[in-house]
Amino acid sequence: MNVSGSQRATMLDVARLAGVSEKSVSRVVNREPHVSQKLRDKVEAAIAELGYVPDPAARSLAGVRSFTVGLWIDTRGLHYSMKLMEGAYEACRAHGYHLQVENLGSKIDDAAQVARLDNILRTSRLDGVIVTPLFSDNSAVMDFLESQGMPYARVSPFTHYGRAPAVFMDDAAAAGEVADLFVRNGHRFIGLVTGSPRHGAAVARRTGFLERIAIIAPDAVITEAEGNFAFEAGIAAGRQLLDVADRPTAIFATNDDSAAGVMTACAQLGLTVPDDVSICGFDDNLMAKSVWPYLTTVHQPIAELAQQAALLLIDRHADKRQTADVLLPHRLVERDTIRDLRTSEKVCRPAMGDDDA
Amino acid sequence: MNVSGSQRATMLDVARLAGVSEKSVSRVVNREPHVSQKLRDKVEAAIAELGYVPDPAARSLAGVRSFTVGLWIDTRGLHYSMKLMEGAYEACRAHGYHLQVENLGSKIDDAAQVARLDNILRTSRLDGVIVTPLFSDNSAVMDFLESQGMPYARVSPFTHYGRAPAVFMDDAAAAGEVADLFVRNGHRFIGLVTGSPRHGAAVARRTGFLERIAIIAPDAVITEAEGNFAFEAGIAAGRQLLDVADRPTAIFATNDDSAAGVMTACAQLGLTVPDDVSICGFDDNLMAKSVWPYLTTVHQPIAELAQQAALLLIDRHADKRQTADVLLPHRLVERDTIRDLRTSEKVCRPAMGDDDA
DNA sequence: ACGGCAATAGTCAGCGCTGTCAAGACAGCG
DNA sequence: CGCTGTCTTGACAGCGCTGACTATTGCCGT
Repeated sequence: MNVSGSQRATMLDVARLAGVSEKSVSRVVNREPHVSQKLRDKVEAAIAELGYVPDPAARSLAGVRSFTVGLWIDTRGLHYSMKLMEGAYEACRAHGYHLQVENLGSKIDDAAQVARLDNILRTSRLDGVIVTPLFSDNSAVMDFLESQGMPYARVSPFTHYGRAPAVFMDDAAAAGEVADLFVRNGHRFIGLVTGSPRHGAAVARRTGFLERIAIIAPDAVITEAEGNFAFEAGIAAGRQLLDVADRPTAIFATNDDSAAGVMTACAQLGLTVPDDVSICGFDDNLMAKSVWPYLTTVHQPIAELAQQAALLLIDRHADKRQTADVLLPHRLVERDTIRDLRTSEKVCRPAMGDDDA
Repeated sequence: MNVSGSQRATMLDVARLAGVSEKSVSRVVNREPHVSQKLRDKVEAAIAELGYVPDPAARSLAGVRSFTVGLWIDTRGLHYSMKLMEGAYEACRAHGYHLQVENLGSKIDDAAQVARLDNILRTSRLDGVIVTPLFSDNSAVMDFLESQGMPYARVSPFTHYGRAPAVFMDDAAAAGEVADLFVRNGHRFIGLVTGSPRHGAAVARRTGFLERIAIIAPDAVITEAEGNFAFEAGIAAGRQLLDVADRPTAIFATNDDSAAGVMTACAQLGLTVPDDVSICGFDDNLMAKSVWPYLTTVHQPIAELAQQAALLLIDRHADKRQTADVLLPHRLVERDTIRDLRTSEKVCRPAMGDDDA
């Protein structure tokens, strides 16, 4: 492998060194069928000797593929976006693809959004696009992509199933497990901090929780407060739920940020977590371990979702097998914010340093 | 502007419609000199009519430029990385450039790192690279980039000044302002939570703080504890600092995560912020408003740093004027975690809901 | 032994643009 | 009026690769 310097080797250099045609090199590089082992060996040796790497620009100009997939995100969801990027990046890197991230951030009307996307597609060659919340359910975006014949994969969609390959987790089932956890620990007076009803995940989590509770503990009393997934709103929701005479013994905040808000509300009201109030979040993001005690929450496999979505797009070309939806497993991460009412003990491992404060 | 469909227009289409040569279109598109106004008008009209957008792949194949800049980050610093991305992305978008983000994440030895970078450079055409902490001070990385003749800009370097254009803020001066704030509010028993001494910013903040204190309040008593910039370490450092008889009245944690940790330590020890202990962070990241009371901290203009760095790289081609280092302003954001010892009041706006708990 | 067919290898045009070179237009000057 | 120098425009090759096509080989059955 030559160490940079001079000029980078081209396919022609490899072909000459191996004593074959350029096209044969191309075939080996692209793993096309109908290539003899002997020729493949010769070419691969030459490639190794020259340290040859195909030029992406030439590849995308001459061919149909661009070896680039787009990732369309809203960077306002900091942790979420970063995890998506990590996952998509990893899948691309492993397959020699490039990732082109576009921040669709600001909420503008659909027409403007589509004009923006049109511009993105015009200025870049993409093999596919990973569409993430809250665009996963935006039919203007999907219509546009389809009108352009651009392959795309959806991360965590909640509507229009089957419209394009999707990768998701089962929010409702996960929320159901939280219900199980609460009931198992003897909680019957329960608070629920919801997200915006326009947010698919928020709705699924609420519904999944409520339905499960209705089955396993029909006698449970549930009070709801809207939290819109923000820390500050979580504080308000927490106070609303807790600053009453018959306050709940456990609160399910449907994302970690609002759960942290609820914990802050507890602190403000002089309530101890989990002794006075048990709390469960959802997402397992940075916040979950930036509060004390550490938050019991549902781990959402965000990076894996994006990774699978990228793979869906990459595989379209690699082997044209029909790609189906992918359901990824979640995991209830029991940390230190749930108390077992029946034994009067906290559940799971002891909270860090909770016995010497 | 034609609405997609059909084939995307090429430079030849524009040339024919305008009745000029392809090269003339190229000249107009690239704002080359020696083009008559008349010709320019004709071409621009044709471009608008066809909705022509140059093909980036063809452009980089035929020419020297790729209209792509790389951003090398370590995504473990979630908030920081995302802000860098936002800034770099914005600068690129505004100038018709693309951003190619590479996650250099895991800490491996320099040789392996360079091999990795070599691979990145081989597989992508880049006009320049934005190098960010902790790579900004890595001379193996700089040596490599220089050996490849790849232009690069450094974000927040702390050593090797002048080696390549740099964009940074004055960490030491900002830390000095925190010292001013503490002293102005009557604090003389002060705790300092440092970061790793291998982290340039950590060192600059510590030094800047200490030097300023020495000038304005030589009688002040300062206790230090290492916090390595993590929440958990902040808790430990906080306890170490506060769980003593003569505890400090104010603590400067040199980043927000460790400041949040210190706040948690206060809660664990039954101390109230800011009544018992005043706290100041550094960064103004997500944590600063995910704790209660909201954290007084120094706002670091991360997105702007990356934006300027991108601009440095882009301008190199636009107009070849010599590019110099850029110093961006910081801002002390006074929120609710500092108490004024002289008047026995908290400084700044009242903490949210602090009078009805 | 021969046609037929798959597997294998090569030829060549051209993707859409830019760099180089050269030609034409035009002004200034002796 | 011819000559030089500058501005403006165009012709053309080719960046590095792939897609479509053609040529060659080896193997089969009959």
